[in-house]
Amino acid sequence: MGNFAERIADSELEIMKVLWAAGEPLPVSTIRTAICERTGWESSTVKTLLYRLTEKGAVRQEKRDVYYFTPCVSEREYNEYMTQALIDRLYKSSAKNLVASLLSSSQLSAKDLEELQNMFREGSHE
Amino acid sequence: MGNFAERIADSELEIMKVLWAAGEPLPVSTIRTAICERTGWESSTVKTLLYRLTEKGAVRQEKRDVYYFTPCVSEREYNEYMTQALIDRLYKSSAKNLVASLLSSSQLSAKDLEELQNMFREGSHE
DNA sequence: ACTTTCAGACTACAAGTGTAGTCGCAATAT
DNA sequence: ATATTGCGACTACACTTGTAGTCTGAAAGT
Repeated sequence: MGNFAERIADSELEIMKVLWAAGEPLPVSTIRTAICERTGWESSTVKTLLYRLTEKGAVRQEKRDVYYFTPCVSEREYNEYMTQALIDRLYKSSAKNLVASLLSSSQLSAKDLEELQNMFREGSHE
Repeated sequence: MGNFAERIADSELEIMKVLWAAGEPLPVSTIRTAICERTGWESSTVKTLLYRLTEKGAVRQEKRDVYYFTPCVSEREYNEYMTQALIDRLYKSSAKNLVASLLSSSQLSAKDLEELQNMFREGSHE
């Protein structure tokens, strides 16, 4: 839950996503291959982003034959943090306001709501 | 729904909030007074932010004795836009995923959900 | 009339971001 | 052995953002 979460830039997030998806430490080469499909970035770009993320404490590196990188924040933590930040910024810190807005703009349907309610019930009495 | 919405910076947003709250065109002086309570910014800062917002097309100015500023995006449009952006970025474009995450992290309670459902029913068959 | 104040146009400047490039060295390919 | 490739450390550079400051001219106070 470091405050580094708030400072992960958009392009850096692409790197985090690769690391999160992998679930294990990765070397630059693998990250680059994975990311290049989507972004076409040069390896120097990937290296810069990894360097910055390391500086921010969002990933850590581990020396083997070559550096391997691991996230210091989980995807879940990060998502929750960013979501809360949005809720604070735009919805007066009320998650309920957010959801109300999703409903009224039809980004969320009544059916979604019901399914969520079921999910929640199942999840909570296990 | 211009793409300028995505580029409103945090400090610029403070200005937008004042304009949205006012609901009518405001001159710099008024904006400054309103904003200074919260932020303590110099009037030059306020002017810079207004200038940048104007350049981005997020507000428009109208010459009277002095310039009056009006938002070009409504708060609602902006909020929806930003929320969608977050959903795209972090929740695979699924609002339902977002809400599921709010539930599982207890930022949203079962009671909130029910209230929302009631609100929604009332709202939709009027 | 002279002073203070404010608007508007412009400038400032450090930190953060997006997106690379260079260089030296080691491993690897041929 | 020599050529290519990849890593790691460092540099580059324009754009955005946060937060002001300056200067000129008009309005307003006294």
